[in-house]
Amino acid sequence: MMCLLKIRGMLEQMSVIERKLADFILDNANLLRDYSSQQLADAVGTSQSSVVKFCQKLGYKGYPDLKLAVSEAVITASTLNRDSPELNPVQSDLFTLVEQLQFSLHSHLRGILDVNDEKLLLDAANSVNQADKILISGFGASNIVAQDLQFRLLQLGKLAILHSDPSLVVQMASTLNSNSVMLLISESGQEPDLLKLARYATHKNIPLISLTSYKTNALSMAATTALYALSGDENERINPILVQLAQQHLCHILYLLLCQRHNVEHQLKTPAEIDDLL
Amino acid sequence: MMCLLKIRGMLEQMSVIERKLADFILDNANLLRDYSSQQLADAVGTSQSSVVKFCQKLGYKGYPDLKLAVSEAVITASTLNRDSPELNPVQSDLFTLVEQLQFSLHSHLRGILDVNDEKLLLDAANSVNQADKILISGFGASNIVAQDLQFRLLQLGKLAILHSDPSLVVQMASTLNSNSVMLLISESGQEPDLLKLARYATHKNIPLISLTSYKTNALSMAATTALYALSGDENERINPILVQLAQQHLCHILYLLLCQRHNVEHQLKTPAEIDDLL
DNA sequence: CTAAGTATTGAATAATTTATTCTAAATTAG
DNA sequence: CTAATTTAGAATAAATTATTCAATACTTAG
Repeated sequence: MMCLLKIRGMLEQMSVIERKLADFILDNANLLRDYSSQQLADAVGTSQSSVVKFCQKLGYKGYPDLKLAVSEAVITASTLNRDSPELNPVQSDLFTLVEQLQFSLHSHLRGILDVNDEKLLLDAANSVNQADKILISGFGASNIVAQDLQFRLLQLGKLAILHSDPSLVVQMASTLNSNSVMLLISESGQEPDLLKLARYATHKNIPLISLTSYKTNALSMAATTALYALSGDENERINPILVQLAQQHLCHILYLLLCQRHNVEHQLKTPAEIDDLL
Repeated sequence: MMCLLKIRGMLEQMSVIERKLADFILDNANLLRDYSSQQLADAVGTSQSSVVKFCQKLGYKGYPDLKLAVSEAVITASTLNRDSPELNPVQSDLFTLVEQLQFSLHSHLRGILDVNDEKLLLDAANSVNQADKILISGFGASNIVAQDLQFRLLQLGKLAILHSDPSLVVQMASTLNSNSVMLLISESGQEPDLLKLARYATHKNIPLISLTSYKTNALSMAATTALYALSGDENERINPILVQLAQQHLCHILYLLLCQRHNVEHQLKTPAEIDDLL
């Protein structure tokens, strides 16, 4: 990492040729990757052996050693710069797009433990773990999340039920009791059908976990355990994606918590494992 | 940059010797700096030429090229780790869990543009953009991804069709023609039902986009445009989640690309906007 | 100012490292 | 079981890197 600084520091006590080499390397550190000692010599107008001797004088074993050190310096510098993704005009549109998406995602997910108290998450995991069955519901993008969660719970041997038809979900809900859990997912927390379910849960004393965006809303108010998925990206395209992914992320955390405490015999029923049994 | 992930992702399709090499490199990435191809061969118990061929197979020019890439990965990782909050022993298990999940996710998604050529992504976006209808299919976890994509395409006014029943999907496929697009999602790329669809697509000259894990497989071979979602986290719980999220991420990128080029009148039919119209 | 000593340079060459070729073995497909 | 393809390694070619050495320049002491 100190490589370039080291070279710069020794500039003064160098001979003419050495200095030319040093200048070239400092100016083209990022290109050195693709230069052989001979090519570097040619570029600077000197001999290959002088290049090697230059390297050794700087304390490196030889040319490849210097080259590696320079590359590392370049990488370190660019990695450090990259954390706040500034728009590189050379880079393509696509690159920028992906960069922006990933950056937003990263910063959104980071906050998830700030918004959801550790205790709440553990409570939620406990409820689900002890439940005889879990009714999951969500519409629109939240339905995707719901299915994701169902898929994972089923793999753990937990009976997770779900339907995209609101009236059937109500029918399903009637099979629940206070040993079950209802888990309702909604961005707004205002979905009428989900609120109906929530009222039913309250009435029947069924534990209710809500997963909504971060604001007080009818659904989270009714919940035994209220989880929140952050939203708020300024880009109107990206925001819905982020909300959904934040919801999924919470579900995945829940799933991983369940993995930790679930008895071994049911673990990891991957399709492949199930196939083996059949 | 994603060199190590790339290697890990290809572990499964490697021969014994290749695998030994890969394992050694993954275990000793930080030591590779000081190994020549011959030394590496000795350490692993193979021939120098096999080392070189291994490098070339992975897409590198030769051994020095791989070595440099690995060094870069090591540097990048250690630089990133220095930034990301290191594991505080006081912090709870939950915190560690979330941290690990987020870190893996972050590093996985970063590599997506390394594995998928820009041109391929644009090709895929173009095909979908011009298609009169898009048949999407995927089973298991990939079905979640498929539904996610369907949801977003429908919001753009693109007719995306999908069904979880394989035999119905085949019926649906019969409504496609060469102006349509088929988009098949599978981790393994071996799902028999999807391969059947792929053959049908080839036969009927329907453009086929595949989305599989990074390795050559029957499905990607048959595809007009093959996209890849990296896999390879060492944790058996986390890996399936990462694979799925990588697939979703690719779909989201595709969606955002489509947003850019789609005509305005159809844009962003959110449930709320649709409600307003009714 | 000169001559001896020292440092610098590059051509030639040695040594090492990397890449390719080709054959034999192994695996796979038919 | 045979043919075809793939894989591995020995031999070798090619390339890159390091050293030697002779020539030149530069320094300094006389």
